[in-house]
Formats: sequence, C-alpha cells, structure tokens
Amino acid sequence: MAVETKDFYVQQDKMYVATDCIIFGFDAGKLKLLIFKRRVEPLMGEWSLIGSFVKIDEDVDEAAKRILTEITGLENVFMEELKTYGATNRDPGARCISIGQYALIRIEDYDKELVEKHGAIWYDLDEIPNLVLDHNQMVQDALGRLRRKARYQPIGFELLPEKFTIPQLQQLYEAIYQNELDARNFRKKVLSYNVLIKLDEKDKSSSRRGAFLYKFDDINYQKLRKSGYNFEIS
Amino acid sequence: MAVETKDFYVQQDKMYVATDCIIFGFDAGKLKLLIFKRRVEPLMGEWSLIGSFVKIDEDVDEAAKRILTEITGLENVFMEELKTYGATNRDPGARCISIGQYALIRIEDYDKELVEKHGAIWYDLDEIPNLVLDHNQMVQDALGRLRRKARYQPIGFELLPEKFTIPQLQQLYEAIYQNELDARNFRKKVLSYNVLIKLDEKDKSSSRRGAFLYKFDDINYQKLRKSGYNFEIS
DNA sequence: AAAATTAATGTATAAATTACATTTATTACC
DNA sequence: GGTAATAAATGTAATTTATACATTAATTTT
Repeated sequence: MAVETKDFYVQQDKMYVATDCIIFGFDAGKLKLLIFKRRVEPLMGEWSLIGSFVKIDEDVDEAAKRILTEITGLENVFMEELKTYGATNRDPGARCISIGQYALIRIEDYDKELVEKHGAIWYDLDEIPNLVLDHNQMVQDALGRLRRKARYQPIGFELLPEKFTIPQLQQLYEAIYQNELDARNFRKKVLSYNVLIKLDEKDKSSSRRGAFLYKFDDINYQKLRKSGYNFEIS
Repeated sequence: MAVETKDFYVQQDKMYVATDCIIFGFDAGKLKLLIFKRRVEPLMGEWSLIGSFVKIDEDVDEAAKRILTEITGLENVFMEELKTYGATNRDPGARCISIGQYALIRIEDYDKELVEKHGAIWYDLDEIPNLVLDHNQMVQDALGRLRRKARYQPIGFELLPEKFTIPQLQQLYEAIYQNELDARNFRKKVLSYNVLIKLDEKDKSSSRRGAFLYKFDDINYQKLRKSGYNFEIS
C-alpha cells in the first residue's frame, strides 16, 4: 500500500529510519543553531533541522556525518547521538523514526557558500522559529544535553576556534549556562586543570590591551582523565 | 529480494528496527543482569538480551515496555533509552538497527514463573557470558551510563525495595561504583538531602540490632530539584 | 548474663569554593 | 607625547564541603 503526500509516495507499512542533526555554533557571545528552510514537499518552506533517511548500506552515525558534510563542508566534527524520536505519530506522512544527533562546530570554519546553497541559516538559540515535526523538542533536548555535558567534559572547546582567549571561553560557558561567572574564579579553575597551553600571541579584537591566546592540550587532558579526574566547570 | 537464514526470511533491502532491553537488578549486594537463552533460530541456544522488533504501530519506548512486561510481568519500571546500535554489519542476517534501553527493576518484584518460562536468568554482572551480536557492548554501555547517572540522580532507588536500610543503600552504591564507602560519611551525605523518610520499622535480616527502614521521598526530591540542587553521591 | 554482631553517631582537618577590588597593558585621541 | 579609556590579569580571606577516623548502642543467640 502506498499513500501520496504531496509529491512523493511512501509505503504505509514500512518503517523509515532517518537522522536529524542539531548543529550548534558559537558566535559573538551567543549560541547559534543551524536550520534551514525546506525546499521540497512536504512542508516546503517550513523551518527544519537538517536530516536525511539512513541508507540501507550506511551506518546511522555515518548518515549524520554525511549530512553534516553535505551542508557545511566540514569533516571530523564533534557529533554525538542524542536520542531516538520514535513515536508512531511524530511524522504524519509515514512511520518514520529519527535518531537525533547533535554536533558542535567552529562557526568560522564552515563553508559559507555551501550553507547558503542549501538555504541554511544560523539562528540565535533564543530566537528559533517553529520547526517541523518534533524538531523543536530535539533542539531543547540537545541543549539540555549540551548543558549537562559541558559541566564535566571539555566539549566547549569544539565550539571555539583552535586559538581562543580565556575571556572568550568564559563567554561561551556563560552562554551555555545562562549565567554570569566571576572572571577570577573562572580563570583559576580552568587553569588549574593544566589543559590549556598559553601562546605568545594576543587577540586584540575586543580590548586595547589584548588577551593572550590559548590552545586546548589534548595530551594533558587524556592524562587528567586517566588519573581519574574530570574537567569540571560549574 | 529475500534471503533464507535458517528458519525465517528477511528482506535484504528492508531496514528493520528492533529494541533490546538491558535489565538490571540488585540482589545480595551484587548487580545482576537478566539475559536469556534464545529458543528460536537463528542463534538458538545463545545468550542474548531480551529484545524484539518494533511494530509498525508502536512507539519505540512502548516496544521496550511491552518486552519487559512480557518477560517479567512488571509495569511502571524505570527505563531509559541508552543509544542506537546502527552499524550496517551488526546483524549478519539483515539490516537491523536496535535501540538499546536499560531498565532498573526491583528484583523481588518480578514474576518468577514468567521469567522462567522465557528461559531468562539473572547473571552476576561480572560473570556475563558471551552474548549474541553487539549485546555485550550494550551491557558495557548501559553499565557506564548507570555509573555516571547514579552520581547525580537518585536512580539507585529503582533497584531497591520500596523500604530499604541505609546500609543496603550503601551496598548498592558500592556495587555500582566498585569501591568501598565510609559508612559515617555516606549516611551523613544521603541524609543531608532530606529525601529519605525514616520509618518506625527495622530490618533484622542482616544484624541482631536491626537497621531502620527508610522510604524515598519523591515530593522532597522534586523540591530539591526545583531549588536547583541535585542528589549527588560520589 | 555474656558474647557476638551490625547499626548508629561526632569531630577535627583538609580541600574546594566563593566573594570581592586593584593594577596592568595597550590604543585612541587630543 | 601625554592622557583617557578599556578590558585583561591577578590574590586573599571567609565559607562551605569533603575526608579521615573510633566508640557506643541495640538486639539476638547461647
């Protein structure tokens, strides 16, 4: 049996498997989400996360990577499964479960032409419009996950340029947690883990004095983890 | 196209969606896992988690609940999605993704006849045999999740009888974390959250003196959460 | 009544977190 | 060239939280 939904046919007795990407970025002190206006039916013109069906010969996480690369040109991006959205009624057109996966990208790195070509746009997280299906729920869930995870794992660095200043790092955490942090205590805390490498360069884009740039030290972070400690910022 | 695998046919071009349950219990100071010996082909006689295909008219989480009830007779059990197992090659018979879901049950409550009828058995976690497909990985992942989650959410109580003693609670945490805890500090800590109701009864099964029984106080726990605190045991 | 056994309790020390104000480096402007 | 403006960088004392550790209490069994 098949049923027409606008311009394509789906089998009503078939279970479809899709994946949707919740793509976060960080720019100008704000968390951003990459969404796009659907250019095909059904729901053409509506805002949506970026997703796709999982191909029969493709791992689920490969599917998400494929989508992310198609839209942003980026590879080797931090991406993690969020959860499955598996309600029977979540998609009115067909029985389709979707595996939500969230990604953290360095917003300066993505391919702007490619993104534009797909009709994708960065939105401030607090200005996300209505999205199709259960996509707003996915965004909320992903944000919750990001908030919890950022407390005990240094995933925030995935959202910053390779070189960043401590004030920028603090801004990021303030954006994630939605509250202000004390600059002295914050600096003391992050430096205490010994996972930041101080560079000789300064970033002068936001002050006359300039702030020293740092890099994340993955080797020392692995040592820290092995010794049973976590990178914890609260 | 269809391919025969022992006694049933699967379509090679069809994506199957299953769910598997990682069912934890706690008994005699040890964490246990409920597994069963498959009674049908393929892989008859092999140890396996308990799972099933997700029906076309069934939510994914409903499918897991259905399975759990079929095997244990239990309803209203703590159950949470773990992750999706979606590698193309995870199931040699067909393209089948599985959504792992872990459950915490009170081991005294389950229906023993029903469990036996299904050939299911409780195994000590450190004695789990080889399981079919990627099921051992699922168990490891679920255990990791349980360990992380138990640190900041009071899910441990799902594994204890409704009435429990503080030494029992401590034993549970020791089993989860695999290390010993100081009885004075542990008691001080859990009582500090004010989410345990002390009863007038004692449990004398493990000492002459007997230990007071407590109940978890969900109302106070909700208040605690609203005030921004967590139940944290480390 | 004595022995055996686990439950229950308190305190002092160390470690971590919090609150808080001044100086420094640099550029822009007069 | 000096002054104003601006964000970066720094230290300490007070409070809270975590840790280490030994004795007494309640009850049953013999």
